[in-house]
Amino acid sequence: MEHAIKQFLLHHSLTLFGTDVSSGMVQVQRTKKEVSGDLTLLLFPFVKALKASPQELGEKIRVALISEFKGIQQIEVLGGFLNIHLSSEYWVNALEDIQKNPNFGSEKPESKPLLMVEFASPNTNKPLHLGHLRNIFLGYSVAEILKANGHKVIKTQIINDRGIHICKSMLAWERFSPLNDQGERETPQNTGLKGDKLVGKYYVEFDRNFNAEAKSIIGRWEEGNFESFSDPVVAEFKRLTEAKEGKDEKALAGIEDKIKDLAKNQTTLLRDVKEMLVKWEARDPQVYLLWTTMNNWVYQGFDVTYKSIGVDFEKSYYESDTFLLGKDIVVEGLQKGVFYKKEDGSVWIDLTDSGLDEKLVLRSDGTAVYMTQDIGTAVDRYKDYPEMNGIIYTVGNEQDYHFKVLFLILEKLGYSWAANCSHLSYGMVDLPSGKMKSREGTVVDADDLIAEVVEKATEMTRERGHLEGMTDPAKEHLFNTIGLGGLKYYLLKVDPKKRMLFNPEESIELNGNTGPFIQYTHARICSLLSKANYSAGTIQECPLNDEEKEVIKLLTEYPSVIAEAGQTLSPAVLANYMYELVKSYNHFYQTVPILIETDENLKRMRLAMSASVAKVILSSMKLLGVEVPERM
RNA sequence: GGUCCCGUAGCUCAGCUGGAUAGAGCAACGCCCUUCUAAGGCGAAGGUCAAAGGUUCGAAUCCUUUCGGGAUCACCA
Repeated sequence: MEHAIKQFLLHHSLTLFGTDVSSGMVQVQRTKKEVSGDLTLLLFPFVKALKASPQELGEKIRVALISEFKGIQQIEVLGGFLNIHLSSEYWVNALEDIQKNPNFGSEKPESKPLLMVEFASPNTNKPLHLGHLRNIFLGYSVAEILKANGHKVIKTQIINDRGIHICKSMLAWERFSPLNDQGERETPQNTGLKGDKLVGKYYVEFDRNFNAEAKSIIGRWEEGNFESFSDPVVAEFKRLTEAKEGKDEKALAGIEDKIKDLAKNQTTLLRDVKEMLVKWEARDPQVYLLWTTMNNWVYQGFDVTYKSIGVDFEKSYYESDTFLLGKDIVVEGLQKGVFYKKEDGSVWIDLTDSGLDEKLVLRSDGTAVYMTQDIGTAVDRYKDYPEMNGIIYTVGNEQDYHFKVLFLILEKLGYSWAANCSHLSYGMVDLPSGKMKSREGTVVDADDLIAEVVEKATEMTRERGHLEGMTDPAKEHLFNTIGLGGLKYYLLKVDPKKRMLFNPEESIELNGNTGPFIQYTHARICSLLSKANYSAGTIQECPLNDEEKEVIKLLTEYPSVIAEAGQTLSPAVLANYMYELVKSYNHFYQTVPILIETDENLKRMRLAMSASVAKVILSSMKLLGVEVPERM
């Protein structure tokens, strides 16, 4: 209707106003709640351009619209606003359309170009944590939303399975794992630990030993023992030590960090781990076997977590597969003059003409860096899916700069599709105690968190749920649905771009703007419908009260909400819409009788409305990756 | 220091392509289960939209400056 009115005014602008009006001038929006009416046309833009009074203009438009649209019941001009009242008939027809359409809100599947959505993207040296969960839920939901917008979508993850950080866990495991009776080092099998947790443990172990070694080196230096250290290092240490004289606390800390870095660079652990990386890139069989084994432990661990949260991928990319391609492209780019080589053999790109810095793309020892792999991965993906119309990278906003540079490099390399790549940048998750820091042990482990929310849901549902006659597996499933649903909704309802606070208590809350609140409304409607033996059918015209009209109005907005969520890549748009819908339905539910209504037409309409609300809840929660129970 | 993001009720967040009196939830207070699931509803309370200028008929929304918070500027990923 909004669109029709807008088109009508544009087409008849000459006869109405005596001049053409631009499409931007015709602003039709929902009427504010406090004012009576359904749609509002803003008269201000015309007043200004045509130099006529709002009353005069409003009257002209009023007459024209009323005679044109039979769905319009009444129009009043209030100040600079023209408020349009639509008839009950119009709303009842709208409801009937919604009721009849099984895919209400969504575009035709696969009617739009292929998009790739990358999310999760874990490192294989650390277990998943709360930050990953925001990433995963967000990426998954955005993929679903894009599908609902008609796109074909490939969900993918990039597995960060190479690089020096992986070698750290490997080295630490080889060196520090205790041997059992059979002379075996620790494995998931002989410890019962989840694979990702075991590998993560050795990553931490590396760091501990690494720091300890650096500390002992500094200790030796401070005692004046410089045996086996090169002259430049010793000179640098002395220079830094002297620089400490008379500095304030902050500057002092900076210098000590530099000394620490200097010492870290002299550790045998770092030397060995670098050696391991070079061996790995040279496909050394022993190193490769160790790498494959430990990575498989991690994947098995991740799979358990993914399965528990109902997330899957169509395709996974491994950096170990793409970094070589990246290196090749760098060599090519070097020949083309996109990159340049420094004296030490390292390869760089100069982005200063774009207002950025110089960026390293290949180390002096010839090994790949993060950027090298990402170049290779992007190109590899377009090789796999030449028809693809874009890649959406779901990655935290601390990497805004990285992606800016990546897309620019791809463009400079001459890939026209670089313009279609975009970074879905999301904010960090803070804890009430502050930032999550793995080094300080303040990360929230994903598996622990999931277990916790499910446990809480179990407790609450046993207390107040309607579980009579449910089988035990069905109950388990319900507890999972509620716990996970609450967690997903909690993380998704906030604008992705914004940094958010994770409050453990609020995340398992059941009242207010929460997943369970919405799930509950759905369950209640299902109960209502089954009691009424409801089945869809035609609805007779009947008068509508304010509560009913409000709910139907919101229902009609669902398709545009999906479109907006797709455009802005924001599940939060959907979540907030759904909350509004559910709130207004609950208000209706509490004020208006349904089953005991004696007027059959009214009862039918109210049931159809309830069924439509349930349908939209189910559909939009699915787009958030949240299941919705029929009873709870 | 350069670049980017953020600042709305005690707390967590909506609202931001400029439009009518800035909205929710939580917390705290008062009501409503012999009508359908009270994980619900209703009411009252809570605001210098960080501050100051500017643009406009009209600014939480756009521009500038200041203040406050954060990210980033690695031969880490």
